[in-house]
Amino acid sequence: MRKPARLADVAKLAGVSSTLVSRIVNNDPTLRVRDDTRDTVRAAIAMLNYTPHSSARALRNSQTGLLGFALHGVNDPLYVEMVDAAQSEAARRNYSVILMNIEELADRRDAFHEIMLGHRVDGLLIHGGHGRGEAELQEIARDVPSVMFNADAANGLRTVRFDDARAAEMATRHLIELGHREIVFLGDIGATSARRYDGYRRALAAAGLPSSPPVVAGLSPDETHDATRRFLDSGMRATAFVAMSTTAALGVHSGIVASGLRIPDDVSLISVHDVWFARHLNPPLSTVALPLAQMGAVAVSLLLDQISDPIDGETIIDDPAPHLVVRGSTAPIGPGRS
Amino acid sequence: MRKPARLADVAKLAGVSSTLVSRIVNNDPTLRVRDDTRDTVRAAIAMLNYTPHSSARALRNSQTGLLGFALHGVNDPLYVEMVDAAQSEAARRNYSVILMNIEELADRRDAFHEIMLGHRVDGLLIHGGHGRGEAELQEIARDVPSVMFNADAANGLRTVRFDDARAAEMATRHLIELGHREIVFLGDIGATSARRYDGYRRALAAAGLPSSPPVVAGLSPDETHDATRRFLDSGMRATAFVAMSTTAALGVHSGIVASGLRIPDDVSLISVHDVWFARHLNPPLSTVALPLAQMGAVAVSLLLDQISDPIDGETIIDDPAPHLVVRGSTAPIGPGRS
DNA sequence: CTGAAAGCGCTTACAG
DNA sequence: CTGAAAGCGCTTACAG
Repeated sequence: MRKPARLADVAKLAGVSSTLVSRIVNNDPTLRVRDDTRDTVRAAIAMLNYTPHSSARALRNSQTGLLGFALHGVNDPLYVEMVDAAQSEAARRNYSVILMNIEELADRRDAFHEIMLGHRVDGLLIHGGHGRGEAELQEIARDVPSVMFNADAANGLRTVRFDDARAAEMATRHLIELGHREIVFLGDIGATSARRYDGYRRALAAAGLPSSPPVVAGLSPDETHDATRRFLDSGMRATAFVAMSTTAALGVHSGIVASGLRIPDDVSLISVHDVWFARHLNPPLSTVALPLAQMGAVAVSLLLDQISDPIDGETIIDDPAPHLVVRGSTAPIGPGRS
Repeated sequence: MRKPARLADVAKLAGVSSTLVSRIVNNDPTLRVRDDTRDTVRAAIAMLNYTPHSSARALRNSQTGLLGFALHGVNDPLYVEMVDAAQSEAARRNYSVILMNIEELADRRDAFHEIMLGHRVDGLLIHGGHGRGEAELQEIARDVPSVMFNADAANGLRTVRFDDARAAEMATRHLIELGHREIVFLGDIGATSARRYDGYRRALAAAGLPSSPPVVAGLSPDETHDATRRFLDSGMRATAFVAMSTTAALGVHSGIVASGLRIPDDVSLISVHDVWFARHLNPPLSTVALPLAQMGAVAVSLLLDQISDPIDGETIIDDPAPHLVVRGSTAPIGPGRS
């Protein structure tokens, strides 16, 4: 690859100033220029295959065109769906997304500040709501253009979340309508889980039923698998589970099976979220679908607004609205357990 | 956030030149400086919370510290595991990873060249081996520092892949040893699938068994689900399937179940790769594990070498070596089907 | 309608 | 052991 052309090369070839080329390249609306001059410049650009040097632009405009997306480990399909949508929306608006690992960053205490002070990105998408290091994250989020996922609304924070309580309430109500009375909620620590647990309680209360304390199990299938087995093996009674996420539900699913119980004959299972693998489980998983992709796209959009014009507040992603997807993992309470 | 300090601010505060500060910040090994001068500068840096402006550096050094990772849709856990590892390895070496969508880029024919000519990234990780647009990708890969996944070795290309034939051979041999004789391979188009199909054939040939043509089904669970149902409903015989990836296997799994057959009683199933969800299926999925994370990390490492010192060639990721993980989806051929 | 020139913040050959 | 100055490639206020 030979040395790429610079603005000055184009200007020289076209016989005009760099100023003019720059304004043409950037479609400066205030520019009045003769059509044939413009054509000459265009031709020179094409001939030299000119592409603006992004670092030079970034330096001059103090804008990188980069957004940082900080996650607790990328390896959850819930996140992936959001990241994917965020990347697409960003690309549409001529931004790129950099992946950052919250854990790695937390290791070096001031890595986040370095990123911002060093003008590495124009803004940050931060995945919150899962308890760990939440305070530090919020502190950072207040300092820089950012959108924070799943955090509770707070001053100086731009947040985005689902109507978590409603989603969990819908899931729980579905089980109640199937005749279940002993329903257990499985979540983790953090604000998201707390909101969903509230929805679970609300549904039970509306039906005049008692709620159990949440099983705090983490979010990974391996963790929820173990928690489910422990719960079941300890002889505690439940005819149905509400899992706080589809990934969590996967472990509950395998945990129930490993305990020798059948889904849905012995135990029903439903999760909040709906991810691509849910329909492929055996039996397929019932869910309350939440628009994860929308969340990623909206967050990018809010972040871009935020960069030009700082503003805080909470956005609830509610379009499309949560809806129940009934598959094979929920059924009327069986005669053996009623 | 107030305006961040610049190099000149530090120099002024410390009462030295920018040159000196720069060389201290960058740990210039040729620098001889009095200890107390160095301490003064260090103190000034700390006091002003100085962090180098990354765009200015990028412009000056013609290096962005950014690596592009171009994928066919990020939404496959196989990729995610690689991306995750790539991100970590890059971070360890002070690089960041930008996500790029091959499909989106292909839309604008010269988007890739724009990225490279525009110095957006220092190098490219390109996910190949799946047939579509392979020729264009290779053309690009030849032009810029890059590492290409899963492509067949070719002149001017730096490639990285698994020993695909061996992995598929191990999977197939496992089925043969269980007594299966009618074994079908499920793959997609592209070089990766072709190599795995070869391994499948090799195992069958070694046992003196005939091989069937591959079922070409795509890679997503929805696609392989449909292909499996079509295959089974058409009355074609098979007592076992080898799926080219774990994600593909998920759809085969649900397709078999949806056809009313039992795993492993009626049909055994094994996949190449081993991903986090495999152990949570019902029954759990047998696999031949391949080191996906290693692949991501090694690719980054090769790419970084590649940037300073262009070189082509093929690297086979073989550490840890592929190994059989027997779970519940494979069993000796049953009496009903023998 | 068009151009000369300053400056974004850094690094580095060169001079002392 | 330390500094003045040029230059990376761009944009934009200013002048004409």
